[in-house]
Amino acid sequence: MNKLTSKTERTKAFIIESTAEIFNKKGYAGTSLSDLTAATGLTKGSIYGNFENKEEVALAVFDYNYSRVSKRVLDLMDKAETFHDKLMVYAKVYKNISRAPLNHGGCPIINTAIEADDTNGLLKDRAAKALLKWEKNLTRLIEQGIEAGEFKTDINVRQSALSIIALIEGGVMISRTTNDPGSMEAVVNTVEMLISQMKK
Amino acid sequence: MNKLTSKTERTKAFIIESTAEIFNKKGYAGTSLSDLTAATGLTKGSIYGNFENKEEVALAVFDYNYSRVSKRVLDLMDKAETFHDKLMVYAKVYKNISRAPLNHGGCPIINTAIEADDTNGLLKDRAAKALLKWEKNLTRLIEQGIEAGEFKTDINVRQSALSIIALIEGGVMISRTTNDPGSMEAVVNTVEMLISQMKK
DNA sequence: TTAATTATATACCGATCGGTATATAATTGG
DNA sequence: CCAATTATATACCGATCGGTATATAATTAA
Repeated sequence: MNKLTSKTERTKAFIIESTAEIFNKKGYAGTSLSDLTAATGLTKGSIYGNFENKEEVALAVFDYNYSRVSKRVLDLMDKAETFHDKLMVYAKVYKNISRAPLNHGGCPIINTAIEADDTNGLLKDRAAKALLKWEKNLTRLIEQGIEAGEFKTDINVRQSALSIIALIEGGVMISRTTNDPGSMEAVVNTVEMLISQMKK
Repeated sequence: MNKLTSKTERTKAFIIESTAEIFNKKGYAGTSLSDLTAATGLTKGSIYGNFENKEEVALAVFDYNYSRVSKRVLDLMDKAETFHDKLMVYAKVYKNISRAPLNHGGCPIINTAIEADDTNGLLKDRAAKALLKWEKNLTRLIEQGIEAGEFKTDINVRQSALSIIALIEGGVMISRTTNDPGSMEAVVNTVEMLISQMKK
């Protein structure tokens, strides 16, 4: 085979991309097979030829949605010079996620976490892994900042990392629910403050 | 009529109390009419004799779930002496919400907010009103603390209030998703720190 | 206690749910 | 270009969805 991607791979990707926003907005239970056929123009037969069932589509869609925000973070982080600026990249990316009308249903991590925590173990696991990876990244950045002499040595690293995540996700939830971008900005100011307090 | 409550009122309350946990765990879309009949032992005819439709049950259930956590906050707040302690009541109550296995699906505000923000205007409004009321209460407590001379005068009140809410709700989400009560405790420590920083 | 009212159960509605067998159409490696 | 393979559409499955008409049972005010 000469092509870089097979038909299956391309169709799978097409289904995932076409339904990514629907799943993120309506959730797993709220998204029906007919939503998927309507969004893709494909039939059920075609979708079930490429995925085992609805759950498998939802899992692939979560991976896709998560990889998108993850990529945006990593791209911006590369350009940041100081560890302070690198830490603030998360806030910048998620500030945009909550700003209407360019968002696509909000943050896939919190959306999936809240729906799945009592209903779907596989989706819950995906959200949990994303949160733990995020925490690990923050932890690493803070520790590197300490080693580089940019931050104080007596920082509670885990507490700082988790609080940054909680502030950002909580801020997204508040600003989206109350339709107020200003509340996200207020919360991000506290993230900025927490990071500033880490500096020597 | 001599009784304090009519049959309708009692049955409505029974339906609400019997299904409160189901709606909070499975969400609006994920909860079916047969879930409601199974939980109550009543038939569809009976449920539809007391409520217009599923949405009306869900709205009443949200009000019930919200009033329960709200009541717990207000009860504990009465006993708190300082404004610092009053502010910390929120953290205490929500810390318990996320601690397995005694929870009933987590915080109804974030659960409803995340599911409804792109799918159901009425439920979204309920969640938004709850968040705004919470913000208002925090704002009032901080301002009273300033007036009483307990807190500094240069506090960004709105930012502090929103950050406390974001930390708590974000912390609930993280700890429930990762099955780690410790992460909630870490985040609550930051809430405590924010409140301590307000003190003179 | 009775008559009017109200609540509940039964049985049913069309629509949609997630999923599948099969026939046809398109892609693929040789 | 052809034969084997793979993907897609059509048509269908039983189950369940949210909701309702109606008959019966329980509650209510007098």
